[in-house]
Amino acid sequence: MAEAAGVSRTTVSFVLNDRPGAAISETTRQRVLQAAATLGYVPSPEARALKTGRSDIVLCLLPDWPITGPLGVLLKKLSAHLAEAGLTMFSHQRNAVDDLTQVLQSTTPAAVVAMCDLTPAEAAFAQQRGVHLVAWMGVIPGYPDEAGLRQSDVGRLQVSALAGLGHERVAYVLPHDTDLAWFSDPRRDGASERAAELGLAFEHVRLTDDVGSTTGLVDGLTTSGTTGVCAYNDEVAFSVVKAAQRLGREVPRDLSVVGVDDSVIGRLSEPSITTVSFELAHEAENLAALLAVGRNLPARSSARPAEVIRLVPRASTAPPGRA
Amino acid sequence: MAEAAGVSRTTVSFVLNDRPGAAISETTRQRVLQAAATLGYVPSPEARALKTGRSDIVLCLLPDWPITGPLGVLLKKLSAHLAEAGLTMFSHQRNAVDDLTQVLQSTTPAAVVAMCDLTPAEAAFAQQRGVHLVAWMGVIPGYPDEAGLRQSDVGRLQVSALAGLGHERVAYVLPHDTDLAWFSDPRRDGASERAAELGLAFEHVRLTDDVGSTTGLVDGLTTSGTTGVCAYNDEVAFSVVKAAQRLGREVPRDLSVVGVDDSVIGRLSEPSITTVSFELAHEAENLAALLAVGRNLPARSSARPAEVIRLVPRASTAPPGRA
DNA sequence: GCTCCTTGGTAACACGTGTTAGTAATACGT
DNA sequence: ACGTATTACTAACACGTGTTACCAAGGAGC
Repeated sequence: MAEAAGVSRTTVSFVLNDRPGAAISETTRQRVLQAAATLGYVPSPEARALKTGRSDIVLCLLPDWPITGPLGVLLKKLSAHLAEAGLTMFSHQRNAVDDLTQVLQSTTPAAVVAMCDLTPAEAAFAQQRGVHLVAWMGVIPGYPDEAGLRQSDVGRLQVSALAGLGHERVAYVLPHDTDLAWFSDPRRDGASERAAELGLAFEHVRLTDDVGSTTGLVDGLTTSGTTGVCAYNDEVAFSVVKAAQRLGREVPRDLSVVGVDDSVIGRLSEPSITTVSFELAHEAENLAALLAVGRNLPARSSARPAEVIRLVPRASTAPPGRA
Repeated sequence: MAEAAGVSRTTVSFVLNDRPGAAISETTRQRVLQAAATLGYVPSPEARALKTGRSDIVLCLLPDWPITGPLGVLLKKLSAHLAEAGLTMFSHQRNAVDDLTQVLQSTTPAAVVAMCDLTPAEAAFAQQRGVHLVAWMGVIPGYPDEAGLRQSDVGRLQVSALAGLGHERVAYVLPHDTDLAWFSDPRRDGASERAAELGLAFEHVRLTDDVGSTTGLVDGLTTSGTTGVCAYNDEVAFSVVKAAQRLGREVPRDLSVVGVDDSVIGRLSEPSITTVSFELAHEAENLAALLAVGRNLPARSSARPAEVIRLVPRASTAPPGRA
């Protein structure tokens, strides 16, 4: 394109990249910019990536499940922050067919943020390709977890909330959908740990495909003396509440329920459902800064928020047996 | 890498790409594959893309909102299908900062499927770069809509369902979240059109941020004689049902409600909520075939399903006034 | 006038691949 | 024995960019 502007290709490169040490007269500079504008010229991303060794892409590796709730919002914000730094964010949902090794044969991103666990082979492959790896909610062998948030902490907070009200027998209710196992299992394990620390009785059950069977499951829990239930999310919490009500039990008098996500369904439920809310607004900034190292991005927000998860007390929890 | 296998680079390229017209002895072929395996060699995606003019990426351009429900499932399936064809699917949520023009400066994908509307400038830019554009649920100036699904059809189906039961005054209830406008407006407009065709009275209201105000909105609807409500989705439908019940109205006797998405909340609601379900399983195949033209993908599924949306009758709808 | 330094710019290499054209060796037909 | 066809392979170019090394012109210092 430069040739059409009466100047060498090198000069164009210098102008467009604002090369620090280069000496370009203002007139030439303007001529180049003018020509680029009229021709609609943009550099080839592949050639640039080939030469520099990495592209402008930040790959967001997600677990194999539909994105919704607070995490969806985080992705949106992260994408916007990265765009300001000149980086383009792509998402890629984890998939049975192609792992990170396969994906990296389609592009060489500037960075990969792992929101799901990576195998040592995947990590090694990315490292060999010179790809910047960031573990955020996902575990990468040999890398520190950059997330202020562990799924197990969610479970721990739920149990702590119930324990604070005096409950001594608690249970965790998992969703039917096994796609969610990657999220639900750590939450349950965190809850289990916390219950053990506090000396509470703990058990867990998983919902089945059949909606009607939830009633039986909840009946089993209450008859065994459980007074507090941690649900995987507000949707599961809602179905537990419904089942308890079908059984003639009253929430929270006979059974306290804690959900996760602070979603509309929990707010509209009767009684409204105590839940765990995510405060991910600052995390998006932090992550962006972490990914765009060496880019012109506003400095990483000074302090990490002490807690990225927060309990939202509502009507579905109370001391056991209307103490 | 080839040099380490005692063979020329060209031969490596021929072997790894299974070049049709090439003559390679079996021993050499094995030697190359062996060397590639031991060295862990994979071709540079950028160099390949630079040479061939396009990469293995299928970019999925999404509207600016969190993905959930049936569309999330579709994306997952599409990604798997494309992976089988050797293509890697990335998603990119529409963003205020970077439009398609910006994105295409980070990579040159094999194809872009537009699930949101594109400006003429964006379409022209993609065309100039030789990117295969497919309009699926999104409008691209000058391109045919490949989706068997229009959002307006959802609204039309909802109104038709209510009309079939004898309702003569219907209303559309939109969600508060304006991020969803891209989806909700076409649904409302389709409903409006259908109502006009059938000679029904039609109006629409939008929920506000304040959950409590929903009661007032629903009260207004019923006092004005509305007997049937089409909700943007099951969540909105649920909140309408709750509001009606708070007002002492009975569903479906005093008010029929139709949602969208066939989600858990609608199934668990009392009464359960009549909804519109999406059958997108075949669409994923069709889309994949459309995107992977010239690739070794199983042929496009023979027949298009007649209907990709389907009404699921449940307890929240009945003839008006318990006819 | 000669050398040295700064300003403004360019020629040429390298990135790693796909592809075309070409070469050496062997087989085949007569 | 000679021309032709086939097999097996390779040299060399091109893709579009970033970057290093180099060159020309003009002024400053002596």
